[in-house]
Amino acid sequence: MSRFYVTTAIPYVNAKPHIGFALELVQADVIARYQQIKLGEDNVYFLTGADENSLKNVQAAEKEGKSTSNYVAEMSDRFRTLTKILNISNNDFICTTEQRHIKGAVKLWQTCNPEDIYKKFYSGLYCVGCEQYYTQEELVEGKCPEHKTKLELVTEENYFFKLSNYQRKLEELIDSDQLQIIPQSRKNEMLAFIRDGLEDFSISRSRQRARGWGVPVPGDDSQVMYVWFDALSNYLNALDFYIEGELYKKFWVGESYKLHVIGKGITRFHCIYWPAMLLSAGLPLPNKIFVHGYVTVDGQKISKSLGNTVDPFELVNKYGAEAVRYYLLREIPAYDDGDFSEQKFLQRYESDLANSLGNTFSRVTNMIERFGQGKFNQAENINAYTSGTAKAIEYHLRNFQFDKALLAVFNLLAEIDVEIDQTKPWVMARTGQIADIQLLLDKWGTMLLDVAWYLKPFMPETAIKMEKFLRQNKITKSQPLFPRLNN
RNA sequence: CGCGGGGUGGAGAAGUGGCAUCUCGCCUGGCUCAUAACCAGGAGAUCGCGGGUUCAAGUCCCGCCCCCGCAACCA
Repeated sequence: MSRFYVTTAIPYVNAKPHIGFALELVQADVIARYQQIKLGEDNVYFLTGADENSLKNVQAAEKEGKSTSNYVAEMSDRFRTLTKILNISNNDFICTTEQRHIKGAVKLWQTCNPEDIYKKFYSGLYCVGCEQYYTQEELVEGKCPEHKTKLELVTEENYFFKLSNYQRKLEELIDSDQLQIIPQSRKNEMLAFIRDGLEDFSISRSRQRARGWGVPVPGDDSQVMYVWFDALSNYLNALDFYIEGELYKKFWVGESYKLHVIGKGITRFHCIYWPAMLLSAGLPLPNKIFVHGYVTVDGQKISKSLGNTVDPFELVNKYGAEAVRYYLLREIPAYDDGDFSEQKFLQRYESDLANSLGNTFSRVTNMIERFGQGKFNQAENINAYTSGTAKAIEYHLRNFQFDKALLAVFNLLAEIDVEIDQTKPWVMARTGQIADIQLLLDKWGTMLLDVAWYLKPFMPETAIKMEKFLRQNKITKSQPLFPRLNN
């Protein structure tokens, strides 16, 4: 593996970004930064973006009394700003109303095996209020669960994709991990879904039902693409798929490891529909799909009606990007839902960032100033004291267990604290054991440089701050890295 | 009988037959280099419930209760 392509999902922009998408950005960013260090920045491409074509966006714009195009541009910008304030290292941010995307989506449609796309009448129970079809099971007393109105039986001719052609192939790819799905529980879920029998799915809507918003089907202006068909192709389109540009050659068809980071709600689209579309078009598949859970707030699902949404902008303003990144990575488990609460956040901040990391850094730099004349000698062997940590991080990141990787780093800080307590340099100073103290300072200084190095993908600003400080000619006691919050 | 995952001190988790572990919080003591930080010790768990196998069960088997995903054209 010499090149690495990592993507987040592109959220539809019918509302402000919430803490859940911040989680996905931060997780993908750690992977991207880790690979940037390993492979070099030129060999990593990190994409995120926004889905502007969803019908939900049209409905949201209407509610706000704005034109759809103005509305989505404005909302996409907020998502773009979120990547900035969280210090996300993405190379690109794609919006699905851009020409490169539209042309790419059309090209993918045209590249699919023509036998896989066919026209068929679809009829279903349609709610005018929701502008969507419901299945019989979703109804409440035979009525729309949202509007409690009776549904109309609507029939429409759409294009369909012959997913059934790929049932066996998909099962084999997923079962054998050629298309690896992490965690295992999601993989099992997808295999069960496939084995249950795949039905063809519709990949277009009438222009009228789509309100004229979306990517027109090539050669048929009466239809626009089903939003998922065009949305998924963003992963190709950002690489200039429509002209098969350099990036496309380098990061999709070339020898490149391709990873999608997604939330659990869209597993099927990424693990089944998307690979099937690529198979039909004869294009390479992604290697790996990591499915994370959702962020709950105070133990409850995020919901607008409950009013418990957490605004990542406010959080970053108040506590800084580094602390928010740390919380999301450390507190939210890799494979399940995790909880956000202000109380837990403050607790993490105090115990991990202020006490463990910040305080240990302060006490060591202070001792270097006091007992070592502001100097320490870095060990010549890389990872002289921490080789196990590097391996642990590598292992945990391969499985996206960011919490465990961080725990491995923080264990080093505990090691330093214990050794300081055992050796008591301030006592040694009284008995004039200056040379012995220096050896300890050399070790601890080296270990803190290692900690900084390991933290780079997780908390890049903090890592740089620590490094700069430790590489001064004459080290003085540092200002707190993470000051206490109250009093 | 749709498919799958889970229930372990106050919270979150680890633990595939052999002394119940880790992180946070709580209590006590110690230390004074440090951001009231740090170190040591401690309290706190009938391992969802009932039965079974075994010298030995959180772990294996059977039954029950509860929670959470998925269950196809909203994204």
